[in-house]
Amino acid sequence: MYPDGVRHRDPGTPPMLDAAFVRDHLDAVKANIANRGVTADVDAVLRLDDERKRLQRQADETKAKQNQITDAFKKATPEERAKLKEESGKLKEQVAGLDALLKEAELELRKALSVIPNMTHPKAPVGAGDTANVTVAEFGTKPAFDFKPKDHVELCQLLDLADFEAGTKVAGQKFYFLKNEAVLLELALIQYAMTKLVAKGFTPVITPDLAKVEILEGIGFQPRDTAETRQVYTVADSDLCLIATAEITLGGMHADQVFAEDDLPKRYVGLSHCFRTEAGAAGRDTRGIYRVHQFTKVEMFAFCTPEHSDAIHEEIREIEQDIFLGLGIPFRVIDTCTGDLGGPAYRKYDLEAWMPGRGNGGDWGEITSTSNCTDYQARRLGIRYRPKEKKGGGLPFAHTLNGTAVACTRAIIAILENGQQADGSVLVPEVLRPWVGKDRITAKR
RNA sequence: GGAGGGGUGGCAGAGUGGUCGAAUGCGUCGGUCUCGAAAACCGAUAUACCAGCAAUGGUAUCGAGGGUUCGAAUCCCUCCCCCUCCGCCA
Repeated sequence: MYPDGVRHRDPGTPPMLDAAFVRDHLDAVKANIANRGVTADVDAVLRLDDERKRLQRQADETKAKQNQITDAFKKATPEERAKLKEESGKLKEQVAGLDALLKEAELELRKALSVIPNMTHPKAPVGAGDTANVTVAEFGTKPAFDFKPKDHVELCQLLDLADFEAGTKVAGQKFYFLKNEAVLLELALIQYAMTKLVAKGFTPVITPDLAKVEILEGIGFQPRDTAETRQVYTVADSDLCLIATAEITLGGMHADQVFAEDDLPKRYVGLSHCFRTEAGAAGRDTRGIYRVHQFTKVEMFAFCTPEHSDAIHEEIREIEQDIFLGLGIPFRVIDTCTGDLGGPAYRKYDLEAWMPGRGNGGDWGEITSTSNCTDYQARRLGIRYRPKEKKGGGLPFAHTLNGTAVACTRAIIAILENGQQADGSVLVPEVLRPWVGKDRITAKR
């Protein structure tokens, strides 16, 4: 327990190194913070780190004295022993005081460090907000309709694919029941993605849908934010949260572990439900299943050595492209700019599908996202590896990457809106037909 | 949920108050031997933080936290986790 009454991960380990990095790259860290448009007090980090070191030195020296007394005790005469006991008692009090101060200093430092974002890939576009995002590629052709395309909400109603009213009745706004072919589509998408990824050597897992606060924090979420800004649901009377993505559980899976270098890279594909409060998104995308509190997602995650993370990031992006090319959905690839990167991400690509029913006459909508988080998450979760060739002290941190294989709701929107026909039916993507069991979704009578 | 057993280094496993950061075995790395390999033999092999250019030194860690003690892997308390058996259950 810490002075704030909250349990944190072992303070003796990982994030402390961050301070050394900040110290050594002061200008770069400050520039990065500016590029990302966040506020973080770098100087406070240095100040708190100095304070922590000072206290640690003091505490260590006092403990060393105590140990000397213990050593002297054996050969001491009874009179000397009485004296040593007294002296040790005094030192004990000092140590207790210093340790308390040290813990507090570590906590303060941790807080200051926690708001410093990851460094940024040199090729990531620089810009505020999402204004400087760069479209790096576009795939497929937008469908040319000779009729006015419907949006997915209308299609769901006409084809009886979802029940939003029942969702609201049972669980509230932004919950939904999938029905009929939408259910089969979701299951088919899972199968399709899983099959593809297993073939590529990813280890399939089904993860818990809940995770501990400390794991969320390690991944870079802020479950302790106020209810107004918190992105995840917390479970009352517990230290658990509903996960917002399997990235959380997949990353946490190897927390506090040391990989052998030969075991890396490790690639996982995880299936989970995802729960999001959508705090701060009030009023946006209120229709249909675009922005909902619960959805199903197949997520990729990789642990690797630092020299491989750039390549694996590209690999994951290509898999995402491959998945949506296979579904026949037109999409574009965005290289996310500094102002739009999350704290943990070093670089991030988003895939945006063309959604003919979105906005006025169609618009792009995010369907996947892949981030290279370098060692940001690994530091917080204590994920290291043992290098084949020992080079000096310390075990290096692994790099972590994540990427959406399929977020079912968004994929379903893209499938329905792009596959719709003049007669109101929807063509099922060929790759999904074996699981859906039909070529076309038509209205029920 | 009930009863019992247990959590020690990469793994296995000893250790019940100081001589223990910790025997031994396996694994790994280096060496000897060999044309090469295996075997055998010799040696090395936890992590983090602090000080130092470094050599090195200091501190902490035997599931977590607290306590007793000059001194705790070892004794006491609380919590967590794992295993076995029983009960319950999709």
